[in-house]
Amino acid sequence: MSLPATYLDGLNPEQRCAVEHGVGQSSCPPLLVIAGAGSGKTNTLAHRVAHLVVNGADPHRILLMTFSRRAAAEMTRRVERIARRVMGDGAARGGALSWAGTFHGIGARLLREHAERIGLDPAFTIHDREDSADLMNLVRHDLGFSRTESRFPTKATCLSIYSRCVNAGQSLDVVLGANYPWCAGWSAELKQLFAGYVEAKQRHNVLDYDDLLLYWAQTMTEPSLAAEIGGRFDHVLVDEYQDTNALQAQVLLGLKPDGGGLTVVGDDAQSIYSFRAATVRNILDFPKAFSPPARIVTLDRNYRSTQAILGAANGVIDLAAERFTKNLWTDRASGSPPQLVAVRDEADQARYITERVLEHRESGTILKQQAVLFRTSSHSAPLELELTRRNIPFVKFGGLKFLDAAHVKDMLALLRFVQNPRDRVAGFRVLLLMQGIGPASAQKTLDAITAAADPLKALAALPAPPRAPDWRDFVDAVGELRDGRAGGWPAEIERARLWYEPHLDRIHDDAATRRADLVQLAQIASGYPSRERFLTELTLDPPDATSDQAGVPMRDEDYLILSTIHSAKGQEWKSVFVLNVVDGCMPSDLGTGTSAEIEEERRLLYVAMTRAKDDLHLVVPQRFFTHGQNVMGDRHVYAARSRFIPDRLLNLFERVSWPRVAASPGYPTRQAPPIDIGARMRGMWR
DNA sequence: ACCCCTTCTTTTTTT
DNA sequence: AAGAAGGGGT
Repeated sequence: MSLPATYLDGLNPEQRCAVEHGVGQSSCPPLLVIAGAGSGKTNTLAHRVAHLVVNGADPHRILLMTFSRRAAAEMTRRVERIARRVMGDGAARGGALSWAGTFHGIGARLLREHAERIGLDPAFTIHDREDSADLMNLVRHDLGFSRTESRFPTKATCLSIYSRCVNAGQSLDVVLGANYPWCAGWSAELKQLFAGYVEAKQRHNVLDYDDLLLYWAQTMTEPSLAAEIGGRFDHVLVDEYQDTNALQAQVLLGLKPDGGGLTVVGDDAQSIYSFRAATVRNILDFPKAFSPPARIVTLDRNYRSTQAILGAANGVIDLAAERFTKNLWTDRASGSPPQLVAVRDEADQARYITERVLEHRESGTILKQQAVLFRTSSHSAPLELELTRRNIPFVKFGGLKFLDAAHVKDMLALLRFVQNPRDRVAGFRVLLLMQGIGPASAQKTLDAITAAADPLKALAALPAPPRAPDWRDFVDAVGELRDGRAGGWPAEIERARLWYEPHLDRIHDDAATRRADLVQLAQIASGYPSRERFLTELTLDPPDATSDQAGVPMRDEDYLILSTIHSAKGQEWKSVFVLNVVDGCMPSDLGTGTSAEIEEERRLLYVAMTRAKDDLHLVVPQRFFTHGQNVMGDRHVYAARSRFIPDRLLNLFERVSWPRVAASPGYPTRQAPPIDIGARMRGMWR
């Protein structure tokens, strides 16, 4: 070893293996790290990167791909801290990682750099899921599929099918058969639709999420480009590899065909993104993709949870149909067993949690160290009500995004239209904001300008549409934004607001509250160096916490965490509450078709449970509301405890009912009757 | 062009 | 409960 590496002393032998693998050797063979929940994975990966840098690797030639932008930022911070501690400030200054981000983010950056060489206009804009669905809808309409006799799949369904084909690298018919059997009859039309969709994207100079991977993967099939791009990096490290899909694996192998310098980290027991075509095969097949096969290091010591919590989580995952990794172990004290709490309904569930959360805060656990996790974003609604009523601040991760609000999208559409006038979805949206302009004149306007070499110049020359009094204002605003008279970035966002606000006032009754969001948008905008970077990065990495309360809590304020289980990946809290541990929610009713889907739901519960350090509550409401139509029209449903916690696991939990009812013989129990006939009778006439 | 109404369908998780 | 599509009136 070239340097005395005391900073590695805190690692256990397996972690140290993972950190030191190949470092200091002339070539670095591929490495797979199987890292169980709470096994110090992030710390190990950060130390590995730092160790590479300390031993002479150029940090600008290290590519680090994580699942979310937040994870990338956290990793970068940690690497820098370790490097600074070892090498001192001076050495660490040039030591910042410059290539850390998500697959999609890195893809966007590389594609923009190489745009001309792969026949792409570098001014391309990126469609988020909703924009993509809108474009899909446009094409669907053009092809006449919105007026078929039996109903054609919705835009969202069409997009999901398309996306799965692309990400899984499977043919349409295979995907339809396996994942969308009810759409199988539309195979020929869908093929036509997707062809039209791809052409439309190219005409409009836009890429969707999938294109960022697809174009990248395609670029890597051209040997000279593959060598050039792969040659930019000495080391490529991928986190959460169990949640990558076939297309991402293809990109990775394109970068480093012989595996040299490749490290992937993941845990097959935490694979929860197969709905996005992620496949656990990636991680399982990784070692034998190379010869000699990749080295495997397994981290199975858990540093996070008490023995009792870990035991229960192991119990749950032990029942999985197939397991690849060993059970986790810990030498933390046993602690009290996780609680399995029976409550009457969702309102009691909310009250129970509120009460416990406050109790914990009284005894010294700040709110930020407590989290409530749920399967579906809407499950937290009753809890949000209760928290608001009792004045407990919270921040919610997952679900509705700031960017989904209509007025925010309007503003972004204007900026995107200026950036890329051929972006039809953006242009359409902006034009429709004006009085007197409907789909017909919007269509005509866009047709007229996209043919021109300089579309925005052509726009100014266009005669105003017949009944559009605000046309001149629009042309002026676009002109000023385009040629910099609006003051460049970020000043121009003020100019955009100036144009938009009168329309906002006219369209929305609650314009005042919406205007506050625009102020916040301007705030966010000021953090980016250019319009292009702002639009790109906001699309790839939307601010993910929303709080529909008055204002997002200040960063230094204390607040409770509410999160979907998916968004909770990689995080930990002192106490964790899991909502609706009930059949129908976990597993979700919707995803219980195939056994693979059920297995994924099981892993989801496992992920939720392993987030807890000291204290875990699984709450089981005995009845809950089902939204929408149920066959009989019943408004609520009597729920059974999740099938993932069968009777034989009950000894791993402490069972409680809440509120505690004094045992009073002779009185009817407060338990709900097994069947509510009255409700059904009423339901018959609704 | 645009608003308002009815009817029918779909319904999760996210880069 | 929300979204998509169509109809009818201004």
